[in-house]
Amino acid sequence: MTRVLVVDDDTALLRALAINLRARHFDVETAGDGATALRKAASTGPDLVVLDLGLPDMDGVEVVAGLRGWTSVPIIVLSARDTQSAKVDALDAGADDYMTKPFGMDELIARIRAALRRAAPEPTSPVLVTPDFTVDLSAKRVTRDGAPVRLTPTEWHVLEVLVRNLGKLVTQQQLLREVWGPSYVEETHYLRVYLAQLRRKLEPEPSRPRHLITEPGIGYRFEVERQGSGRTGA
Amino acid sequence: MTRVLVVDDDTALLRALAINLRARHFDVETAGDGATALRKAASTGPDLVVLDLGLPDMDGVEVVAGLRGWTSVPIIVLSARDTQSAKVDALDAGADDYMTKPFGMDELIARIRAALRRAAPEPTSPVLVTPDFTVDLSAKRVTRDGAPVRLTPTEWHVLEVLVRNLGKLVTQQQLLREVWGPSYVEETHYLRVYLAQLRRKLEPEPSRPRHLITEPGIGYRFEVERQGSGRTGA
DNA sequence: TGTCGGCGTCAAGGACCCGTCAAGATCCCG
DNA sequence: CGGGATCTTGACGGGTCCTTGACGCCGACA
Repeated sequence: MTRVLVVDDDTALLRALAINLRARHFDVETAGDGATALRKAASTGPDLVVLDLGLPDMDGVEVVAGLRGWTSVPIIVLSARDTQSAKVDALDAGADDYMTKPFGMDELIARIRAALRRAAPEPTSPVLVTPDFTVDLSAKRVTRDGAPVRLTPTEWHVLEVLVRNLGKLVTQQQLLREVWGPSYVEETHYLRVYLAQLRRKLEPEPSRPRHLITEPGIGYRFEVERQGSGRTGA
Repeated sequence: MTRVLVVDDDTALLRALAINLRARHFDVETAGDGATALRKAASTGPDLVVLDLGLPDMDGVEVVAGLRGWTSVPIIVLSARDTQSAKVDALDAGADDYMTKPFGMDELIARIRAALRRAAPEPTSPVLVTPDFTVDLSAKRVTRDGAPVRLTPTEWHVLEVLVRNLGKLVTQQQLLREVWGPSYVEETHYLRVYLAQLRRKLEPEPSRPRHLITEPGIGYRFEVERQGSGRTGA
């Protein structure tokens, strides 16, 4: 489910936005000030941010800059200010869109759809190949030594999330929320069980995993062989 | 040079747009109707399209659909119509942005910049590079000499806060509140321990740190060398 | 020059987390 | 209604990480 972080100090508007977005089947997180917004964005990794510029603790443009320092998540800015310079500042800081309050809900939803559509194109090929096994995301198939590997639905779901975030660390909360739902973010035991099962089915040495890597206390990471120069080219 | 195709049946506005865009060093093509727009888009392959919806020969939304049939070039729509449904229709047809006439030239330019920025292929995540190690905030990964560095959750959190405030002084209270919570702002000893651990893992000479700098009595600062290093932002 | 506070370093204990196995509980399909 | 696969839950050993204390160094200051 698409995760949207909504940032606004107006609790009434915040609630209205959350209700409308949830009715459209978005997974909504909220924040009432800039510091909370930056913290929640870092911890939950949303797919899109709706950001009101008028925050109590810091300038909205600073929040945009703070996000842009580490993520390219789409940002749609809301503001009561209708001047050109305000819009130019926000957009040049890294915002993707700027809407002036009051705004129409349908238009906001449409702009959210447009922003997500732009961000959507996954350049990664649907099939991932490692020396030990291959994962075909579109066909939902895993092959090892040419033979298909039998995965349970939950096992596949966990693997899928990790592969979609290839090389990136996925926090335990992210995984649990994505696979089991928001109310299961505490059940870290599930992860241990299922990661162990996946490793037993996929890793050549399950006790010394090469791809399904644990980052103790944080989460898991799907590691791809990075042979040759570890160039992190721009 | 960035090529922009401007489509409008109002020749005066068309000329004004062309002049302004050329002054900003864009390479401008123009079209006065939908058929010409589609033909020119196909032949010249612009990097961005500015499209007035009010065209003499066909509906602007059809032009959007016609372009989206074969290209994902960013499209910024101009229109005199200010209704929500008009905006929703255009955006859902595949437009990237919608501006209501009359509009400010500076805002249009800013939205063009934003659209081009998004379209710019930047598959790699923003990374902080120093001569000694690299920090990938998005992937939560630290690399030194090409090999990943193992950080504990707390070590990573401290480093993350410092890197997010690149070059800026972070007070001890800020760090403690962010990483350990508001009730730990007195525990400055934690900082000494963890900064030492980070230096041991990251600095070439832990006793003479080049990046994790102490500001005695105040806090800490992440320092980057000016020469040859820097952020490759989004 | 002596004192004091802040900083860096090291080490140890205990809490916490991870991997593993296995036994119910539940779901799904025949 | 029955059986198998799958999911949940519990227990436990081993390892990691956080916390805490002790100590030396250095600069500020009297």
